[in-house]
Amino acid sequence: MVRWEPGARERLQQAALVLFAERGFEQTTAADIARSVGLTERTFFRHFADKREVLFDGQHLLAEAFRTGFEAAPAGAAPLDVVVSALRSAADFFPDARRPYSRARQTVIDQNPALQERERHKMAELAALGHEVLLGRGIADPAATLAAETGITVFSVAFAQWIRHGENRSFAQIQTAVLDELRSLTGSESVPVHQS
Amino acid sequence: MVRWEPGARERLQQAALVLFAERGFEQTTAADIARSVGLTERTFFRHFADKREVLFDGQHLLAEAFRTGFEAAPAGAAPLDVVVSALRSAADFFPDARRPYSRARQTVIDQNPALQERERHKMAELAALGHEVLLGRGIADPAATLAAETGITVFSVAFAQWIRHGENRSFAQIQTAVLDELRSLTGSESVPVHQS
DNA sequence: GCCGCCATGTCAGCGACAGACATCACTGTA
DNA sequence: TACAGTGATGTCTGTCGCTGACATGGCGGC
Repeated sequence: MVRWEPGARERLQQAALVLFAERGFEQTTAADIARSVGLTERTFFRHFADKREVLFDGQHLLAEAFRTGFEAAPAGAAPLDVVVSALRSAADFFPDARRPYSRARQTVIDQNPALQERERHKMAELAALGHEVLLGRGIADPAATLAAETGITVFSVAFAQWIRHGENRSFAQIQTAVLDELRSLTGSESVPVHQS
Repeated sequence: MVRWEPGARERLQQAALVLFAERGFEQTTAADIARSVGLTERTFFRHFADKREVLFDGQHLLAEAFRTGFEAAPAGAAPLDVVVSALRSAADFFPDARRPYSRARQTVIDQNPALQERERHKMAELAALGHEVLLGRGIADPAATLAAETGITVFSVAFAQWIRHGENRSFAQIQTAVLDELRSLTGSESVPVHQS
């Protein structure tokens, strides 16, 4: 007879998603979540720095996927190509089987501003990672930040589309389409707005 | 003899910035801020939805500047040109005289993750505004989101540079330079990364 | 000159978190 | 086999963010 059931962290994460979906984020206390899996509030906060974080653990795995993709880009590649390489690697992180879970999780996030805030922050961390990598590859700073931020924009737009009901394309396919759209958006010559 | 000194909101904002700068955000309680200007904690929270918000009030003014700029763009303008028009309007919001204040405020924000989170969220709100406007102009959705998000990226990068010590160019000048950088980043033909 | 408004104060309470200390199955070691 | 150490957990206590309910009292309108 073990003293504690194993996988406390994972049980808390699952329970949190279920309870948030049922009653909403604010109507669910950390103590509720902990009790529902036979733990105490204190233990919850030992596993997660704050209540929101229970939905964002595992983000570091995505960051690793990005990093792998960055390293896969050949030395001397153009900024945007380095980013594209990272995006390609990130796409592997979202196989079709993951779609229902991602969708459920996103539904919860979309219903709460505090969770959206945290999500934006996590995306910003990924951008910071990209920024750092690009600087390390000798790309100067305005370009490095722009490329990194643009990369997460593409990622986010693609993710939102991937989640959408009725969408059948793979994450990678969607991301490629979004990227093409971006290129045509900034690449096309356009009539400048008159400046006074 | 008036019952209350006028401008409670503004006094709270000033005091908050000073105290955050002196002791740090977390080491300053809402009650501290309120007491320092002769008010109570309860009054603080009547003026600001949460403790962080005391630094982000006035953001709606920036949003108005953006909206004005959006409306200034001619009908039928390309997505990115609409965004550029908004950026031009936003630049007016940051005259050189504002630089010291913006710098002080940003220093505080940069030292606290919770404040960075809120700042990202505010930027996202501006992007959402742009998105909405572009949709209203008949621009379809992947492009609308990309253009709006790209716009706030340019804005953010320009702002960070404008704040930097030793930087003398105006906000508008920096923004233009960043925008040029962006165009050359996505516009240039580059060797695609091999995909397996 | 009375009346209602509105910004504020007061009070009580919940929930998010954190520090300090206790517990006790498990593990390695003598 | 005994025994000390480890680490995940529980318990207790406290601070702070934030909110609802109600009271107060200048001030402007009528």
